[in-house]
Amino acid sequence: MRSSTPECHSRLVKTSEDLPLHQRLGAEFQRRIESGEWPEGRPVPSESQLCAEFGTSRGPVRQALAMLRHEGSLTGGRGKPPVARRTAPSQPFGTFLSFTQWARTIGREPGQTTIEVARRRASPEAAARLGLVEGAPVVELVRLRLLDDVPAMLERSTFVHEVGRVLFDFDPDTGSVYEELLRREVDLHRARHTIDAVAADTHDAELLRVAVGDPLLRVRRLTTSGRGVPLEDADDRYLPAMATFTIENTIEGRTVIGRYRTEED
Amino acid sequence: MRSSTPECHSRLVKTSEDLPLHQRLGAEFQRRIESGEWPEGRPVPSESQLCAEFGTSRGPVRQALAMLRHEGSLTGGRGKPPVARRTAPSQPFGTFLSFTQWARTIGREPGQTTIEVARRRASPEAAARLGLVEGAPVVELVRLRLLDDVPAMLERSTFVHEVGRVLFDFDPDTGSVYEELLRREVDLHRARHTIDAVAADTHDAELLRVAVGDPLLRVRRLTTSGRGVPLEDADDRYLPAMATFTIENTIEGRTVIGRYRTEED
DNA sequence: CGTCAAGAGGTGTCTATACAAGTTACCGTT
DNA sequence: AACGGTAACTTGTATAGACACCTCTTGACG
Repeated sequence: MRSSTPECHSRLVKTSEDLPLHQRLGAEFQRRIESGEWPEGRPVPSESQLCAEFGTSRGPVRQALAMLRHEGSLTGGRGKPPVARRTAPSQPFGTFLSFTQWARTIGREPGQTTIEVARRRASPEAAARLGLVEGAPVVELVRLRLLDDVPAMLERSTFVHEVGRVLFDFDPDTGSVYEELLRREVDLHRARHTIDAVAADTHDAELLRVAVGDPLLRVRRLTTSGRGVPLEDADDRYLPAMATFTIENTIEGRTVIGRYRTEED
Repeated sequence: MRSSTPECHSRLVKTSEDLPLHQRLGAEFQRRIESGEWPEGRPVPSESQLCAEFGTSRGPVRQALAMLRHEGSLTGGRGKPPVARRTAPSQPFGTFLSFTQWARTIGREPGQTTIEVARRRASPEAAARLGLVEGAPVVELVRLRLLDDVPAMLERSTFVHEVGRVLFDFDPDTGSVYEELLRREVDLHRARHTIDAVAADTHDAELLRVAVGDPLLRVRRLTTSGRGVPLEDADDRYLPAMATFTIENTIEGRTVIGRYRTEED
């Protein structure tokens, strides 16, 4: 037992009480912006006023403001007081990785029809991308993904065997493979999405109900663990009429990404 | 002239003129990581060592390290010294906006053939996106963009008149419109890229030398000023064999975007 | 009435110090 | 030899003060 920290973090209430000061300040400032207490487009209180209000020095206040500025919620500076700006948040990792979570965030009902789930030997291409020797066992999953019962995307995933084997205890028709993997504490940590366009082959065309040769938006995804070990290699083919990807970019370097339902315009 | 800091950082360190100290430090640290002077995976010098080396206090050093940490080039903390990690840098705003700059960063020679540059009245769609009244004057620019003299992308840009008029003093065959606009101090500040796939129409097919109906990777771009005023609405159609977009995403929220030459694999 | 200058107040930057909390290495004990 | 505790070092956090530079307002002057 330590002698110097007898009861500091022994209470139940350490939910937010125990966080560092600048984090508490940052959360409070963010709340004020989102709640409209600090109206959008209007200057927020000056640093010295905030210091006085919370009884701290400038350091934590500036650190909290810097965090919000980096997220794009605050602009301005150098003489003029910072200005609040409510922004479209970048879609979080889960929303971007999971078709199911994505569909729900845009207010659609996700669905899926499993075409195939099989344990087989890695093809040379998949083996190369997953960092396996050719012929190593992998699990392949092919599903047709639906938005409000309409075909939207054809998903071909190849999992390394250690990850994919949990799919045999799981019915991929019932929900999100991604959420199931997280429940099993699979360390999905980073994903690299490569976007291009391909023509539908006969298989794509039949399942997505388009003509052979029609353009599809393809997203190839390599998902890796925290230590960089590849876990999944996927090839998702979207109907362009159903989904688009957006990248928003400013000269200051802030980047916001999103996947959206295609708008009819 | 300061009396307390006579020659501490007057020597070689001020490589880039008059920037604030923490920015110079950050640039120097980044250089050391990229050059391998601080090997990947190995702990970097401690804060106190860096303070001693550059003759500064901990503040600027910590600010510089925080910047690199936010970009993902450094990990670690609290007790254990930070560790360098070489990462694919997020492509800066200019590289992402300018075909010319992008081509150079991937080591290709950019080229262009101007198909049309014309002042005309805004179509209803373009007017809506640019926030203009229908029929307002705009400048349309259509160019075929080349990589190493091979057609790669067909670019259709619509500029608001105030921005587009400078194009009449400028030969769009000679170089980057984007750089020219920056020279004229046009406030290009934010860009929103929407990515999908389309089939080549007869015009696309002829210029890009593909068959009608072949899949193209389309990027629609709305570029706005710092105050949110739309300046340019563009429709770029890439040959999928020539360019792809990537989005890299981690559970911690770090996002890296890039545009790359399609690899043959 | 317009214009320019001074001043007040704001943020950006830097220094110096102090303590808390985590990590590592070493050394003595068992 | 294995174990455990301590000491040294590291980063995280917070305070206080100082000055530079920018912005906006105000007021004096032409």
